[in-house]
Amino acid sequence: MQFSLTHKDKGSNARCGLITTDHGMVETPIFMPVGTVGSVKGIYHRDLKEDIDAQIILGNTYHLYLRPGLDILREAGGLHKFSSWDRPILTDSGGFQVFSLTPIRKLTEEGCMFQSHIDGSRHMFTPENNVDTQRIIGADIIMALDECCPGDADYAYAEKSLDLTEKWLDRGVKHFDSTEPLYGYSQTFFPIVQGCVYRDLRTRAAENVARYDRDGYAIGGLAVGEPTEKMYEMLELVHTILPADKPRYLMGVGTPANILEAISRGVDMFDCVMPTRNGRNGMLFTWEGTINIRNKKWENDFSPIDVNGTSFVDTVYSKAYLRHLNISQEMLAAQIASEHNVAFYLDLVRKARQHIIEGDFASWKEAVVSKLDRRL
RNA sequence: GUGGGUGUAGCUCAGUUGGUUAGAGCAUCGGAUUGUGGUUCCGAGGGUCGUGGGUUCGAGUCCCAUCUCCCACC
Repeated sequence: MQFSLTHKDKGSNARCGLITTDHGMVETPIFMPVGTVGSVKGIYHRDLKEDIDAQIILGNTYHLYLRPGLDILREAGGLHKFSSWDRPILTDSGGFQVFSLTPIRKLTEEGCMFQSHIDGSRHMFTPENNVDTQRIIGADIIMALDECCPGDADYAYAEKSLDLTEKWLDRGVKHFDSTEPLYGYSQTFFPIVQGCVYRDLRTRAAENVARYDRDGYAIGGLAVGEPTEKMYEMLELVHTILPADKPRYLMGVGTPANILEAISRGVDMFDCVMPTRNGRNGMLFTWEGTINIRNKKWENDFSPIDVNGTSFVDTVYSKAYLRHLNISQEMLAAQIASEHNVAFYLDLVRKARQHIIEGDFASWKEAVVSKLDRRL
């Protein structure tokens, strides 16, 4: 994987770049739709490419390991072939899922033990077998196994957690560098900066990951319960340490406003479940603010979903019809809302790139960001 | 016609030997959701307890009448 910076904004730390992988190029800043089990829920690949123009999507090691399992993925020739997605894929290691959705888990120096949410069976991720698993999935970008420390953790816990993440990182890097890709194209490995909201821990974590000289670096453990201002503060701090010529990936973030604020602080890559999950629950993101399509006021609003939207669904379907579908729990409601929202998120970063290239990103961001959080 | 049962929120129902402001689930209406379990969580509105009498300090609860619907029998 290569990364080249192409443009820098004049009034902020925002920048544009180009990631090159064996599955094609990715323009940054970029939003990566989340495709947990190998699909961006409710959206055809055709639409993802032609209507939305997603340049890279996420897969999830935890979910794919449990279903369909490694044997099937290996036999299929990796997730790209299995799912017929020929653009880049990044896989999350599953550290976050172990933290967020298995009540029974045990972290030890060796790795993390967890129980499947599907059948309760017990499993163990180690830094080594987790790399092997992502090799088998065939991700273009492999993430380190880490512990996602809660945003409200006390210092002692955060420090202990970072100790573990750093030990796991060292083993993960070594294992990655001593193994080969399975399917004939190259893979790369991103470390993750943890350290919760503590400046000295984040500093230590950023300095530590930078020593490994990788193709890119992720920032994790943010937007997990800490105040938003703390998240921005941590980004500013970490960016003074991470190499400026490598992409920076802010994991799991966030709202459209979060994304623009993070871009202005130098983040290049994002992923978030919001456009799809919130879409399934009736929330639409627009340049004028968010819409809860379930609200009664849309009942007889026959105007298009979003006159400023870039997706075909925005003008084909009306708000009243989408509300009806949502209230009726029709799966088409989830599909339309997801398609609109993912298209909006990609339009958001596309416009951000344009304004960085034109050099007026900072003033543009100030003008639009206050509208994004409004509720219509 | 006779006997039995039933009637409480929009729907399905719970309500102790009669005792504060009659509850739940679903539905409705709002809100939340940040490295996805097609979720989950939080809040709100909504009832002259079929109707009319009676007993009682006090009735959704007991008594009488009446109406509704269901079942059985003639």
